[in-house]
Amino acid sequence: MTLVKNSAVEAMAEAAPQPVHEQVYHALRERVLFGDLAPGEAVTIQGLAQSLPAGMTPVREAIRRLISEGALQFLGNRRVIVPQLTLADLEQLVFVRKSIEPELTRRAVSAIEPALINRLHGLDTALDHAISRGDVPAYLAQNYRFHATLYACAGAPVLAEMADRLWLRFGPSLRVVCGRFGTQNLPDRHKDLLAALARADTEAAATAMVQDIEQGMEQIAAVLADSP
Amino acid sequence: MTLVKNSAVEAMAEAAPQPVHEQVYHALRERVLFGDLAPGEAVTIQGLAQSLPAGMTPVREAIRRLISEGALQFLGNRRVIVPQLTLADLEQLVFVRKSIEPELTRRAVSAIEPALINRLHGLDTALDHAISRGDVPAYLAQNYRFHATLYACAGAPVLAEMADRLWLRFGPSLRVVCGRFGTQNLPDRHKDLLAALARADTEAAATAMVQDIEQGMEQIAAVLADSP
DNA sequence: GGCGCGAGAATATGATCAAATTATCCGCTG
DNA sequence: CAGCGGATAATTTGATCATATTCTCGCGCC
Repeated sequence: MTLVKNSAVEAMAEAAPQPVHEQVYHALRERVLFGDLAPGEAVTIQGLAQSLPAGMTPVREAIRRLISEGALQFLGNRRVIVPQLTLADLEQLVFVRKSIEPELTRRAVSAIEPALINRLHGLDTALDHAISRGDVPAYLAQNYRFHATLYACAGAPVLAEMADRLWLRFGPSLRVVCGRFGTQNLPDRHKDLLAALARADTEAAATAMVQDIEQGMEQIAAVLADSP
Repeated sequence: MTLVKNSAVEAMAEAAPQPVHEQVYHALRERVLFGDLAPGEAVTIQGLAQSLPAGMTPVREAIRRLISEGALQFLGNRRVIVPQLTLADLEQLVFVRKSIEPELTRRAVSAIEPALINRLHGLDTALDHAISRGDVPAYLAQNYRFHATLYACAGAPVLAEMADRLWLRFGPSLRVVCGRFGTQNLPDRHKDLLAALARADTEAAATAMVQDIEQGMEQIAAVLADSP
């Protein structure tokens, strides 16, 4: 464990800037997004309340919230696990992704700024490095950041939030894909996308996004097809 | 020696099969959907904990869940209100509704059964009665039930759940529309929709749904345009 | 193999602490 | 002397925790 207990510090005037349940939520969220938790893995309140420096109530809230976002699954008998996608789930996720994310891309093109393109370039090269190193967690994190950064600039918070939720759903499965196939032949349509963004070509950008989505989702479908 | 509880058990014969936080969640959810709570109205934990028979923790959980679904809004300074839609929010909601709900309609057509059509007919006549009575809450409830029933038969739980969330967002505003204009000239494309369903005409059903969405959303846009 | 028993985990309560809004008061200024 | 502004007190509400209760599951026993 790399977590350091600093409760003594917290007791001092150094007050928590964010409420505990928010911190727990973000910590858990990242674990789900970047594959620290495997599909099917159980999540217990008391376990987290002891591993993290937090009581049961904040942990409870964070878990509830993630359940309602589809990042965790409530089994009805008081048990909570990381959900295992079915092919039917995945097909619906693909449909919604292809509805929302190209639209976010289009809107981002309209509001594009040079500084944003630079940031995206930086994220993409970091992503390439992660791929060549075979660093799966870094790949997942950079890939997510690339998309999230782009969507945040679309000026459409409702759509961006929905896209975020979709990523929470297939995050754990993406991790499984990488564990199976490695990072070498993962899709990276970001080059096409960046080129289209640079010349403000709305439809080319949307098309590149569709292809990025299709490639990523097909990898997951392939894994799901033979290990249900 | 654990056989103590006897008469008390009988008194609780219809004991809660569902946990309290679930009951609170559903109660609040309906209040939001059907306009018992107005946009901008404040929601307090302790207030609900006393008005409902529940403690603070279950109420807290339910509120957190509704916040994450967009049915309530967290103001950052620990205060929770029923959100007031902006025109920008509404535009994005319309986009997603028009992406998802026609698709749900198409899928429902494929899996349609006579029994379902009968149920939908029943809901629609109940809706007509509510309109002619000017019974706004009943109109809202029946309208929601009509759509929810249709979507539940599409065999696409992920999509149906997303549609449900969208309804939670514009529910309070729909109530305002009815309060302003009454129920008389509200859209009811359900007749076209039912006819298309009866003859399994997929595209006609989807088109009718798009028109139903557009009409309803335009009413909200009209109200939002002059009273923000 | 079915049935009760016990361990462990989730649910729910009330108390306690902290934060924020509201109300009040005092001094200052016109 | 009256009205106003800012600071402080009081109330309301949220956040967290420790604890009690209830439920589920696994294990041994009949």
